[in-house]
Amino acid sequence: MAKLTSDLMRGHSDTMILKLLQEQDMYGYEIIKEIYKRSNEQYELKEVTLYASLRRLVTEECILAYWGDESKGGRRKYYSLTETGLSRYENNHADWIYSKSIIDKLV
Amino acid sequence: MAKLTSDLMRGHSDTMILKLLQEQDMYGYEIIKEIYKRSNEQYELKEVTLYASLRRLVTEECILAYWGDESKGGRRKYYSLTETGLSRYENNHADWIYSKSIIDKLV
DNA sequence: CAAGGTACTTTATCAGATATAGTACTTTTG
DNA sequence: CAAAAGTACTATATCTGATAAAGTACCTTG
Repeated sequence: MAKLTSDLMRGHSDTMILKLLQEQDMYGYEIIKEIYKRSNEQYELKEVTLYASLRRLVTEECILAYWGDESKGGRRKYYSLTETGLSRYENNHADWIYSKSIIDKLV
Repeated sequence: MAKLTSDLMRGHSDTMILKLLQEQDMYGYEIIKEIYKRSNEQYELKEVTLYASLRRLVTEECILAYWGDESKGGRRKYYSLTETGLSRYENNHADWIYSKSIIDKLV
């Protein structure tokens, strides 16, 4: 049974997040759920991994964080894409296409 | 310019090595050269990464190591594939195909 | 009210990678 | 012949995106 090892999935969380935020702003937990859904329930980005990635992307000004204005329920931290983030996504995506072609030659 | 980041290439060194050893026994440095060649000089597996990977594969009985019997030149450590190694390759390759399809959905 | 779910955060640890440096031998160059 | 460069392998230290475990705060359900 083939599996998604953390080594093979490593380095992709930023790109996955940036991809989703191109469509609309999302809060953290929602990002996890959407990734799980889009992978046909095959891949679950861990919460710690997600929030670490979000924190790093904020630091690098690829995304902006802001608290939702919910009056009920827990507060949700939303994230939105920046121009820097869009560029980062494009670079990361190009890197993936390129890496994939090289790996395919070698494995 | 797209590049091969270590995070994206991570987790593939074992599989690359096992692939090559299916064709014939090779010594360490030769493996590096062959990978460099087969990637059209796009990817160079670092020596420290290679030997760490080889050591790990030997420990896991995926390959066997033996010294060449050169009478001239430095001694060369050769590696040969085992049945366990062949299975490992097949599992790793299946993991790659599977991972690739999921990543393609998400990035 | 307790259990479970949602949502976010903190700390500690892991392991495949890199950086740096080393040893030993041969070949090439001046 | 010596120095430089190349080939071949090994050792130690560090990095960092990941995971494990645990935490806080609020809502919903039984």
